[in-house]
Amino acid sequence: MVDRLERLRSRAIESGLWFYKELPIFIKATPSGVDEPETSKYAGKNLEVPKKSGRRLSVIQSDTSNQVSGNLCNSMSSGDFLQLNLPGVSSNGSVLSDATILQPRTPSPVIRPKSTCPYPVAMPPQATANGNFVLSATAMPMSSIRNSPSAYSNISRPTDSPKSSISYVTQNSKNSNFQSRCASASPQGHINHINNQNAPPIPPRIPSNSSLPLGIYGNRRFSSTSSSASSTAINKHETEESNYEGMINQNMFGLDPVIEVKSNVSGGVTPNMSSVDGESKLDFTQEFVTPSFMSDVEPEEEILGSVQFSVTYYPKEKKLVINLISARNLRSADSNGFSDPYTKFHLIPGNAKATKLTSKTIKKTLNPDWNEEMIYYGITEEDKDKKSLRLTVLDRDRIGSDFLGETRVHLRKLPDDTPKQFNLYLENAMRTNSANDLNELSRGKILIGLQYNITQGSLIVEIVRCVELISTDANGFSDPFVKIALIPTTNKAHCKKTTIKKKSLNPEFQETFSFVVPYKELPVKTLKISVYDYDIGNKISIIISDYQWNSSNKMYSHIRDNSPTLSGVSSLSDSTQIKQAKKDLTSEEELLCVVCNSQASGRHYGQYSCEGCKSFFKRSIRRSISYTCRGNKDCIIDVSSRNQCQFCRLKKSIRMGMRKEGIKHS
Amino acid sequence: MVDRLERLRSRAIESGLWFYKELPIFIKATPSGVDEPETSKYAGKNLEVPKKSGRRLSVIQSDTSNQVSGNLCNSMSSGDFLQLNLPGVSSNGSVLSDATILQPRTPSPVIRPKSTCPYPVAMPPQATANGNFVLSATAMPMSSIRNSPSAYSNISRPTDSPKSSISYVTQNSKNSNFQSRCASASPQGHINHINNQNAPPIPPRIPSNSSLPLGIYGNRRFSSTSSSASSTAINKHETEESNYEGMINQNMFGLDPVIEVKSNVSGGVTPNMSSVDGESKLDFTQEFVTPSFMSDVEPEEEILGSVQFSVTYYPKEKKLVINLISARNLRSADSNGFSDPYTKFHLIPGNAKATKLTSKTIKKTLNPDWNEEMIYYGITEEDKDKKSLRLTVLDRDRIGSDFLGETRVHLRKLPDDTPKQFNLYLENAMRTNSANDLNELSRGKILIGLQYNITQGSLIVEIVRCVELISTDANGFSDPFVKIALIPTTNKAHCKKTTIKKKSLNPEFQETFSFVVPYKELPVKTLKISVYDYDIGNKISIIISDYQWNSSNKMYSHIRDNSPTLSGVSSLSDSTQIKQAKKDLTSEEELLCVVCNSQASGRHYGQYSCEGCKSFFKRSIRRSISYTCRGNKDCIIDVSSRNQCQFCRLKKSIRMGMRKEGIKHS
DNA sequence: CAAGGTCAGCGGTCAC
DNA sequence: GTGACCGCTGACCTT
Ligand SMILES: [Zn+2]
Ligand SMILES: [Zn+2]
Ligand SMILES: [Zn+2]
Ligand SMILES: [Zn+2]
Repeated sequence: MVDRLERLRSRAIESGLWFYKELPIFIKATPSGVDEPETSKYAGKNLEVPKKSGRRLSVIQSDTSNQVSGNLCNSMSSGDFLQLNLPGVSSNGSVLSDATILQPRTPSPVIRPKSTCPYPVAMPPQATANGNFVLSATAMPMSSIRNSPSAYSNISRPTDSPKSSISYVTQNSKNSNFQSRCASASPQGHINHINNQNAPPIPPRIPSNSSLPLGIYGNRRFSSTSSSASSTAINKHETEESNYEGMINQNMFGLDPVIEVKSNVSGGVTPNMSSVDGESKLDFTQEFVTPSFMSDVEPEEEILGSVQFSVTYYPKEKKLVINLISARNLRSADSNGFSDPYTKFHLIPGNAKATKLTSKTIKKTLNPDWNEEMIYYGITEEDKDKKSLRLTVLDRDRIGSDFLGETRVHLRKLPDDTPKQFNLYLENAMRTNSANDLNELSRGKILIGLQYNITQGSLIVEIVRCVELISTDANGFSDPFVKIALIPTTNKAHCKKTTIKKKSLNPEFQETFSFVVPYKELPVKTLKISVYDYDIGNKISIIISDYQWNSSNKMYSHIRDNSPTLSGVSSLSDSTQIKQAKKDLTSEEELLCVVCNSQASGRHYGQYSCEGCKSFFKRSIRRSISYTCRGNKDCIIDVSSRNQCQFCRLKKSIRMGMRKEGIKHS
Repeated sequence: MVDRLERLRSRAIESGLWFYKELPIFIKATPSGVDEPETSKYAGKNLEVPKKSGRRLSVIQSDTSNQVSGNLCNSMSSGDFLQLNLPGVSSNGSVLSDATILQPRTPSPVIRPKSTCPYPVAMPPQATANGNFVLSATAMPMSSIRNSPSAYSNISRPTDSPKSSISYVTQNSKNSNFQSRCASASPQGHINHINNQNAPPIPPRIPSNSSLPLGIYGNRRFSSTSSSASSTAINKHETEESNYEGMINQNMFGLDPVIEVKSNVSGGVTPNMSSVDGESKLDFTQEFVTPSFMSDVEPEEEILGSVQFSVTYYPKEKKLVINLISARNLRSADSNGFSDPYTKFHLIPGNAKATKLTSKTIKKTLNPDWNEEMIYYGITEEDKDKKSLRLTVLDRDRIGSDFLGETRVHLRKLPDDTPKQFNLYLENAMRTNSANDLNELSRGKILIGLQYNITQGSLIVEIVRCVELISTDANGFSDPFVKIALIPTTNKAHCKKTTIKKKSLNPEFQETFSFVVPYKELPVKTLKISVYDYDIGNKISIIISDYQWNSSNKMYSHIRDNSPTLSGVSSLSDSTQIKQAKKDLTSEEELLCVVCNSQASGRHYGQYSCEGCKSFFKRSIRRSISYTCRGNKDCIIDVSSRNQCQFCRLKKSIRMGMRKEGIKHS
């Protein structure tokens, strides 16, 4: 049994789930019967895996210090954005107001709402009468201070972003103005959001066990019950496993992707293909059940239907042939009661975008027949061993695509040269409404810690490690280091770098940096964390775009294209890029455009600004153009959204101090 | 004997000689004895190959209609520029003034000067008082009009060009101002060159049998005797073989490259290595002779010396080891009476440049000892069967290199794993003074026909076929088509394309195009013939650079880099290179959409494309539409069919390298 | 350095 | 849905 668990565990890790090295991993089966443990603790190797059918296995992980990291990785699909609940970081009896959270990207469950939540949940800082902030009732013991909370954050490629992140925030917070509120907050108004009508006001002081409104964290599953649970769980070490639980996708690992499926889902079709995989029957029999948490929190949860397909792996030709046959009982996404379904395949983990295969779209049906063959070439045995095939059924829409369901298949389960039939229920997996999968662009993850010491007036940034960095070298490695800058940079001490970790895609830095910055300046500061490839061999490339933490009240993954992803083979392109990268690196003082936060080219019309904002300002003033805002005149202006609203861009330019008088010729 | 001839013939074709399919091939032995046929006609299979020693075999080919194609391919080495004598094309009783010839690239003989030349030689048009042109005395019969003269022309890579072609023209015409004259000719001054001091003036009207000065064709071997012969030969059909003769290089084919060499050349050394190849002794014994035509027309012909080396082929290691030992009695190239010799090796046919190996340079000697080992790796049995090793001895010069001599060895003659010694006389092979071998860059050959119909005012261009195209696909094939443009292009009808021949490196087009263009505009027009790879699979590259026929009086292969040869994988580096390539192109305004081959409006999303394909790509990506193909997913996408299949259009767009990342806003 | 200008290449529009 | 057309953007350059 231990062997089996070890296998499950390593398979989970291989599958792309990220676990804290330090934390134990638990296996949980749901729903639990009365006569069997609901959760098995892997760490203690005392797991008794329930063999009963109709169950779903999960992998959960918790730490032993009541810190936030416990459930960071639950429910994650490989390549998906990490859903993390990073509370405000407290220190010295004060709370850091703005170290809030990276919004969970999807509404999929992280914590079962009815279970107790062992983790302290962040609370916005509370201003006292004298303007200082005091620790909330969920204050951590001093012992936890050194153990600074860390947040793994997925790092996404550039060029993809703000719009996506806007929609995702909107979706999760159920608050369409969330993002714009943040942006419109005045530099000093970092508490503004608290009084926003959509975010319940935070009481000035929160008692230990009080119910905490968490809407501002954007995930309504952080209900009051879970937050109250957090206080009960506090200081529990090596707690009962049932307190740390989560779900992973059915097919993520551990279970054979093909199992005998019994139709006990109302409205579901009975798939008429039976598994050809004997092994799965041996160990587990499983039924597709409506998870309890879904019915609890998602009353609108509905049947997603099933999909039928076969997969054949030809090791000699390094070919993976997919025969997409049909789907049945799909959800209707269109108003006419039908969907226009199509299917996308990806190989994960890895560059999912590069491995996308898309089927035809069958119009107006809930039972599409594709009968389409799709082939991946160059799939090595190693790929087969490590990768999974993700199948996503989507509804073709005028605007984008609607998610209809997904499922996954481990390639290692495939026999060689023999087609394997699948008939799987679709699952309600991680999705955003955006047609672009942000996760497809992941360039790696970074684990950081943040702390503000208000008595010292310094921001503590801990760079713990990166994982799954993409490689920019031909040899498959990078020489990464991390640059941390508190921008706009007022002095050189606000830009720091870690050491260079040679030839590693998972560098362990464990370096802590301190930025002396007055508390009152925090709202106008942004912490920019970038990962670079030093790469003595050939070139310097920025392998991860900037991850910006804007202290004015949000932490978000900001997307900028600093990363040209070159194969570095030759000549001209390299030197230009080196120039580009050098610019970023040598100018220690991060001069950013006051309007859009991109690299400033110098001072223009009185303010540091980029070429674009310079030209835009010039044109606008010269031609005395009047713009109109289609929104609320509070559009976010950053490097990727600056062209979306001229009105707000010009407004921000003027507000930031660009001078019309600087323009000479009319 | 017929078998042997068949073998010779196929070997000649394999060796890279190009023959007209339609024409018979003759084998000729020189010098001829009195009691034996000088030339054997292969077509009639009545050949009697002379077995006498001291002879040199040639392959010649003639047509049966007194057209020019007869000796187009004689004397050609594989990969060398075709030496062709394409006379002006006459039609309807008029002569096309400018459809002259591709200059022979080398001074090596095409036609023995003392033999009769059966081919009509082009004459510049003669303006009559009313400004019209009349047919010269060498007018062809109407019957030959339809049989439009064709010219095989070697197609060279870009980047190599005008300079090379200048020097070659200069060399052949012995007229250093030739090229510049052409270039400086005013748009209307297409006859200007006639009055140039270096080009003998053309009489206003040429009587039937008059001696015709041919200096303007750049080959002094077109002496008056041969031109007068041309008129005598006219209307001869199925003429005596002796009228169609030429030479090919001694080692090119047919003869074993290593033969017993007797020193009967004055001043030559006596090589003291004897052949180990018994086969050659069996069939032919051969002496190195000074060809009679050389002493006739090249009184300065001199001894080139000999070279000693050994070659070993190791089939298991796919290795070809050359031991370059020495050379003796080299020509002195420097003013001090010595040379600074070095040796280059190439494997031909094929990308000669890629297979270049260069020895050390030994200074100030005519008898260098190299004793140098040079190794080719990755030489397959197939290579061995088809390729030859070319050895070129050169003199290192400050400016470039002087040709000292060359010789060739058939790899198929090599025993396995056993060194074979060679001691060969150097030959005065095809060379230009240019250090750059144009033939090293050959990307294939094209056979075209040109005709100007002065009554219709239209230029007839016939694209017959291409041969030996390089492949740009990984699978070793291209999908070639030919674009013919009369530039500067004044209307769309002046840019035409052939159909696409799928998966062929030797496409037969047999397509005729007519360009309506006033006669008086010809001098300012250039006919640009380019071969493209359509390549559904991956990308379009221009696999052959432009072959330009400037009507102002010359036909030359112009070299331009239209072929970025990018793997289109990624991003920035590509764009820089494209930019680079584009620089070369902009002057020609011949930018085609990579997707549909229509006129591109510029670069969009990374590739040159038309507005339609640009918009289509944008729409498709933005809305992440997936299309379906009703066909085989290999629909041809061109300007007229691009709207037939969205699937294939989008697929091609992506494969051509249009970048999704180029689309900024969702 | 900081003004200016340029134009390839982007987004958007709207007859068709 | 298509694509010719036009205005805006901003990297790059000169002044
Ligand atoms: Zn800006
Ligand atoms: Zn706005
Ligand atoms: Zn196009
Ligand atoms: Zn198609």
